[in-house]
Amino acid sequence: MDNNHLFQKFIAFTAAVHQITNDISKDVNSDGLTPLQYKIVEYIAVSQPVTLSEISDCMNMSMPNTSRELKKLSAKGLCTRITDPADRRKQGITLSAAGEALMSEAFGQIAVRFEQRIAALSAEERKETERALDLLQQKVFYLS
Amino acid sequence: MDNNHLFQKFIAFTAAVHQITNDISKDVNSDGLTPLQYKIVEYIAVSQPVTLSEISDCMNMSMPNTSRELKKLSAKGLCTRITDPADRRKQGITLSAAGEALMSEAFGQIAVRFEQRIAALSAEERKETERALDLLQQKVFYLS
DNA sequence: CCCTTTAGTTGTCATTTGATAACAAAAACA
DNA sequence: TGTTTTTGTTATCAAATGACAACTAAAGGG
Repeated sequence: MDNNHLFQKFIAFTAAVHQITNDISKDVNSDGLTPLQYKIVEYIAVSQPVTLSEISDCMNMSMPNTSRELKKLSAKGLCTRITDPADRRKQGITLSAAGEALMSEAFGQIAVRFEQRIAALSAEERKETERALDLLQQKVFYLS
Repeated sequence: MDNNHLFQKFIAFTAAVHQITNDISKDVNSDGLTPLQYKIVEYIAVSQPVTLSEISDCMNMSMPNTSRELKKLSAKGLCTRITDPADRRKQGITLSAAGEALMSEAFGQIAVRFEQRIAALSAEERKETERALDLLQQKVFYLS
């Protein structure tokens, strides 16, 4: 019972996560990437290799628009497309060296702010935090 | 040591949260609200009453643009502005009855999908989940 | 009282993003 | 083989969003 209670917490929690991550990754994208383009690069970084359709699905954008944005990212030299030899309609998209460099630069900045945020936590608290992250990712925020 | 390990988990976790919440609240906004407008209404719902400056800060948008969007929301009858008698430059912004109705409709839909997602969890697991949400919100995703 | 700061408004323009139609090529299938 | 489905592309138009300048009004501070 009282699932509603849990739901309230879920809402408050996700709102907080969005707010904090927005704040923490604000201004990280110094380069000439639009917000959408940055999100795509981030997605590729985490899930590579991906296909255009996967990006389209996961990011909720139409194939034409996905294709357009990816073309721009390729033009900027941030990602590489390799035609799948098994199915030549598909392209495996990965980050190029420049793309990886960009993301590790970005992650570096984010890491610093993350460290500041958890600076006060004891070793024990960090372990608890890690367990909590694992648990939630497994039970609630699993990718279906 | 191994804070880097924790950071990796943080990145993976926030990516998952974004993906899942995007997915779960996709198509929820049936009305004539743009994505940005929906986010603003959601923010007001959670934090009301708020001022224009607060929205501007938290959502990372300029005052002129915030003002413009809020004017549209007011025109749609979704929110109310009350001039603060103590400082007549400020406005306390809250949701109108229509705004509340819209949000509770939206939250209702989200709740259904959330329930589906956690349907398999036992009572014990739900308690653990709740504790994990509390812990993370307190230690990591606190609003500074 | 003047000066500065804070809070918000209005208008305008450029860029980004979303939506749709029409297309091509490879694969799957009957 | 011919047809359909999947995967992606190109082009075009409309709408949403971002950026900036110029402005008003209230508050605060000397």
